[in-house]
Amino acid sequence: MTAIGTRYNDLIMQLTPAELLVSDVIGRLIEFWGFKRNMGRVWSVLYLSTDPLSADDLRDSLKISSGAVSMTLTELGRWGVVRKVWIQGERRDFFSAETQLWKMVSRVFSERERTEIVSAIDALQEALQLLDKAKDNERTKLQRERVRQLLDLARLGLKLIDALLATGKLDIEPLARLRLGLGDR
Amino acid sequence: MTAIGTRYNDLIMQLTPAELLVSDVIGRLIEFWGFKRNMGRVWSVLYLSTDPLSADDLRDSLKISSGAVSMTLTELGRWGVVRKVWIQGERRDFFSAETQLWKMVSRVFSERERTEIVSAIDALQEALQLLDKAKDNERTKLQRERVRQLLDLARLGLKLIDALLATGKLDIEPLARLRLGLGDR
DNA sequence: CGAATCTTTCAAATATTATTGAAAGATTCG
DNA sequence: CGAATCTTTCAATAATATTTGAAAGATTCG
Repeated sequence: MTAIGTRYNDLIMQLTPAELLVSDVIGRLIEFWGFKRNMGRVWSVLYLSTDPLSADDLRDSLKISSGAVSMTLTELGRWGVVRKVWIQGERRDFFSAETQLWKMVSRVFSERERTEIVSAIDALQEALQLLDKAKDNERTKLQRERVRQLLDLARLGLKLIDALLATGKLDIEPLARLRLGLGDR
Repeated sequence: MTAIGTRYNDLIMQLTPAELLVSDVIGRLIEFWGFKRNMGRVWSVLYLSTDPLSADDLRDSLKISSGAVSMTLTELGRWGVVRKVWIQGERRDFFSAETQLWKMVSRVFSERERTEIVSAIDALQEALQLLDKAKDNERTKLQRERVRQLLDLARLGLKLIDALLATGKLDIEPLARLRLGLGDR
């Protein structure tokens, strides 16, 4: 006999159709977002579980190797989206998912996307300096203008990210508070 | 003798340090954004060129195969960020880059990111329906709530994208008009 | 302590994605 | 038309990324 959608000792865990669907969707979305699909799938299963799960539960339910489970959990832990949970009387480790979605998303934005764009801005500024030193012909002039446009876009992206992140700095339910608008000028 | 940073007939084109730097940065950024690095590099070289360039120019300056150039240009064409240019008296095709950055970025947002999130929303709604039909125990209740949270986030993402896209619908320089704020409620 | 159980690591195997270059297909020119 | 030139396609190759599973390393229990 098998346990469907929940864990019982010594029984092989199976996912319900809903769990299967969600872990699949989130896996795909997370892959689209530049992470590994399994990260999304493992997190999803934990996120939908009433109780913390063991590495074996995850291996069985997602049908991936124990090595993959271990590596995926480590990576998820580094992003702070999965934590190890102590269960008394249990020898093995159990894991549960972070459930504050905004916390998770904003961390990626601040640690990954933001970093990426800042480094692009730096490099574009460097390029602009090269162009300032270059012979002052038509081509150089055009290139200065074009690189400036790129810089403007990159800086706008940075602003956007920072505005997004700022919404979460203060209050409890940042998702509800976000507002996007058009300036007058 | 070689032409540096510009094209002359029958001369092998070389990139200037600034061009090299920019095509590298943009290549990386575009790869981070889920496209192929060469797409970013090819577009960059065109974007910084005073005149349209031929496939050979791109092959030589970026040191990639002619096949890669052709495929990359086709793909860039599909995204509307590079266009074929007719040059009189020239037998081969020439290409130039779209320079309206917002136009390019918003197209990707509307055709790729938006689609992706809409399909995720659909699937999550489907999952919610499965859960509505499921036995009404604690686990099911928890999962309904969790999936609802995911849906809220996905819908917020969609709103954000749409707000972003709306800034560009009307006016000329959407980049300057974008404004992000916090709601009172 | 030593056996049992669990976790992590990592080299090898797979799978996926990107790139090349030559052949086939177009187009232009004389 | 037919040669010359240019472009595209695509099978083969190379480069990356992911996954496995067994061995090594920890930890817990009696």
